[in-house]
Amino acid sequence: MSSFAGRMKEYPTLSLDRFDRENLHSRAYFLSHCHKDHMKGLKGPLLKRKLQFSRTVRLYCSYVTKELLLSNPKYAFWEEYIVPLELESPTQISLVDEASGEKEDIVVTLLPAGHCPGSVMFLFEGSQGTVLYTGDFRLAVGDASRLEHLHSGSRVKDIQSVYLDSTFYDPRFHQIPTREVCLNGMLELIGNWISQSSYHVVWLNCKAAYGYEYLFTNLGEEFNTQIHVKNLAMFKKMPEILSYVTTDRNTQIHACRHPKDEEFLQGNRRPCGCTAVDGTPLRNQQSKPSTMWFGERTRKTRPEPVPSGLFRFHSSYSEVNSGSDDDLFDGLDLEPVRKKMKNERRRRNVPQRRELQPHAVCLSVQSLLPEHGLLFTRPPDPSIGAEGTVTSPVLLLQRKENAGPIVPSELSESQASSDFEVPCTPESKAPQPDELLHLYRKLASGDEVVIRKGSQGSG
DNA sequence: GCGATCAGGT
DNA sequence: CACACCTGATCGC
Repeated sequence: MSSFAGRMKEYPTLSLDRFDRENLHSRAYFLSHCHKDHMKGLKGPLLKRKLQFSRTVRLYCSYVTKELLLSNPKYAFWEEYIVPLELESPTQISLVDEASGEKEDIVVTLLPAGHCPGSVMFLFEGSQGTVLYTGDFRLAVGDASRLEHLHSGSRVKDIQSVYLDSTFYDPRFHQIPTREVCLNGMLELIGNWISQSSYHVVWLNCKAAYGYEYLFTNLGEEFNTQIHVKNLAMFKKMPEILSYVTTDRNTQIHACRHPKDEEFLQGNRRPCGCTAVDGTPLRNQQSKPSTMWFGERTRKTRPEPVPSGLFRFHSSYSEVNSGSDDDLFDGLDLEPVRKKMKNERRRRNVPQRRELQPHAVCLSVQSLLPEHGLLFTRPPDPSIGAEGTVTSPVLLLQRKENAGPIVPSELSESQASSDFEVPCTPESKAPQPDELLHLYRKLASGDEVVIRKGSQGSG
């Protein structure tokens, strides 16, 4: 677990996705997407005051993110300080120290991140080199190779550092079904239910504010219906989403929230509380797309105890069960496990709760070859020592099936680019730092290393 | 009274 | 375990 405090070592006068503490002094702000854990400090009175006295400090984000942000009155004061930028359109920004007048120019390019509406990655190019901040991202294999701005001619730009979303920097997440697989599973499960009668209702119990729109539009299209949501304000300028959502509660698919939603559902009512017009009890089914991009457990793939006493959740389609999930853990007493995990965390002094902040690790990159999925890193950089950072040389790579044995001393970029694929493409997310070090050591010692796609082991 | 933090929840 | 939140109690100002 690592976190990102908001600034990059190459360009410490700008802040990304963090707006508190030291970030209050920054010359420019960048918001990758509109999730609360990336907005810490964004509505702070201190920052608001600073803006009122500044003529140069601005917040840069995508047009969609601007819309979503300003749809919340708490952030309305940002209106005059936001500069929305088009995707894949390099823009020069002047970073000005308003006290001294000192100025530094930088070029920023927004790249689509595929995480939620408006989400972007930021590519910065300036005097301290080229760096990429990914924010949260969800790209399919090969997407990166199609991002023109990561390339220069036929080559990949020399990227100094990648500030990589480390949410899935954990081997537990090496199996993540594709977005398409998740969607098809949802379509099938929901279609089977709501086609039974008009009293069959599905509740999409969504947790995040944004990120499910892809699901809504596809469900709406497939079943020729609209999805009930709490309000539409944030989508008012997004007709392609707006046409698939509604505040009319008389629909079979709901993604609304209500303080008593769970209670209503038990009572055969819709999560928003309304009943069938003729009083017939509704047949409710609940789906928790906890984040549909990594799937989750179902009845069939319920958690299995593993020797460590912890649980593994197999990736799969969204959990769907009738009304309640009380029976989800049939036959398994989870309480001792929870206690054990809690004690373990306390013993190791791990916070009980994750702090509200973006997760990112800084990877120093020698060259990034997305067309082959190869990421080389630089030798250790003593200036990087924060928790969770990779402090030793690391190779993130995966051999192609027909490639010959690895001879680390002879490992050239050209050989590598033809022989390897990266195991930590965004689709499968990244392996753990420990694992990378292990892999590197094996390579450095001359051992042959074979990693199978989708696997985290080596040997 | 207000925000930040913490403890609980989904 | 995780995601991305939410509610409510408590603390500091």
